[in-house]
Amino acid sequence: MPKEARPSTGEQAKQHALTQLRQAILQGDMAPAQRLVENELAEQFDVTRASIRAALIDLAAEGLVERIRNRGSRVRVVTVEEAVAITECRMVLEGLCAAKAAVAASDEQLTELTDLGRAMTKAVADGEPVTYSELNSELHHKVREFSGQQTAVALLERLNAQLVRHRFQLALRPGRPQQSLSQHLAMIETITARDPQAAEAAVRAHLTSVIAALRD
Amino acid sequence: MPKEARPSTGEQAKQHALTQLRQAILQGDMAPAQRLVENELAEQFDVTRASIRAALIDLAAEGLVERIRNRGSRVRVVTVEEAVAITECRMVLEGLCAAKAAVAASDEQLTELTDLGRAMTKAVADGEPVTYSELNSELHHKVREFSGQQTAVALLERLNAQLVRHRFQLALRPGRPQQSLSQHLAMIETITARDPQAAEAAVRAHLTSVIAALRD
DNA sequence: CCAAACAAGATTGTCAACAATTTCGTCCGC
DNA sequence: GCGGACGAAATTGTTGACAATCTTGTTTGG
Repeated sequence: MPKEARPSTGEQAKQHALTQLRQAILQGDMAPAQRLVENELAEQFDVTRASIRAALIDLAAEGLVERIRNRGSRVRVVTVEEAVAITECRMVLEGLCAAKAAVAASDEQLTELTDLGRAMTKAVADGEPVTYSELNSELHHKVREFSGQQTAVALLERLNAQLVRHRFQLALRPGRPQQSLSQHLAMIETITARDPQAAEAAVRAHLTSVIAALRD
Repeated sequence: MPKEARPSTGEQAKQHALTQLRQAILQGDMAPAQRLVENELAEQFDVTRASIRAALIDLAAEGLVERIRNRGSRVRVVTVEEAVAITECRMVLEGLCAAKAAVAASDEQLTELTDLGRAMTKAVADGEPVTYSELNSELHHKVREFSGQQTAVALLERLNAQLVRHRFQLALRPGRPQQSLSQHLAMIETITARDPQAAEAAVRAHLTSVIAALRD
């Protein structure tokens, strides 16, 4: 059994580096458009440069970083226009997932959704935007999970990863939670009612509102 | 100026290898589930193993090949279920593109579509399924292009790459062209009428029919 | 005769040094 | 004082060799 405390060297160092780096970017530890120097990252995460390199290539494929030949890597900045385009894709794909979930989810899973709806209502009433934002993510995640649509889920995860900054910014806007709560509850209602078309429409209405908010 | 006749060594050898390999897979030169040995491919394409390796990693990110640790790469086989799931995603994303295209396309571009529709009608009347299949791809491609939705287009290209085998199989089925022609013409009509909702509905109807056909 | 262990071959994963390219500071000529 | 060119430092890209791992064929004991 190899010592796991210091995964500096190769076995799954790449995976380690990739996970660390991805989370660092998603949490905003790296400033937008910041240069990512391979040597620095290698020393920082205590892995070899090759591992960092492989991780950066993977992240570039995910759209989280941008690589320019002989010029290095930067964290990719998503313009508002791109964020809108991405959210439009999210809209149709999550609509598909919701419609599927309305048909495929089990009764226990539908109960989870109604519980989540109550928790979200409470979070808004108590004026806790952070909690609400977390529950929001959980709701979207559960809908995707219940749909059983692996392909769409994979695509959505990639798309969402590129939006963390804009999303975060949006969640803290005053008055926004109240505005989106009713839309979220409508999503839950239509899915638990096992009405695919209504569920898709509800998701679309919600994300159309998100797009409008994104545009300021 | 370096000699371009023998791009064996590294500069853009990776790109060369990647393109070659991708086309080989898409054209079906590689049997499904065939093992892809890095050394063999390196010799076959006359590039270094590192280039082949990088190309395989990229193709894995595209979903065209499957990589298992210490066990090599294989061309990924898409089951019918997966093909259906992928086509469902295509359905909503192409629906989005069609709706966008109905609004964003220029008048010249709409003319291209009507011309394409006439050509498709003629191909069916003349009983040329191969020509029809090519025009079919061209139509879908143009709709995506005219939408201006870069994100959706990128996702769709990835999805379509995984379906070539099933698509090919489907196009040669007797009676299928006649069946899909009217749906394609409906797509063209609704887009040229600049009616986003009808265009999306037409695309969905078409791909719903494709899904049904996929299931045999 | 069969099963399990073993060994040889093949294949992929990793690493460290080297080469190519870009960037930035400096110097020279005008 | 200013523009362009040269050169050094920094950074990425590539190569070849080595190590780890898996597969396959053979042998040995029951």
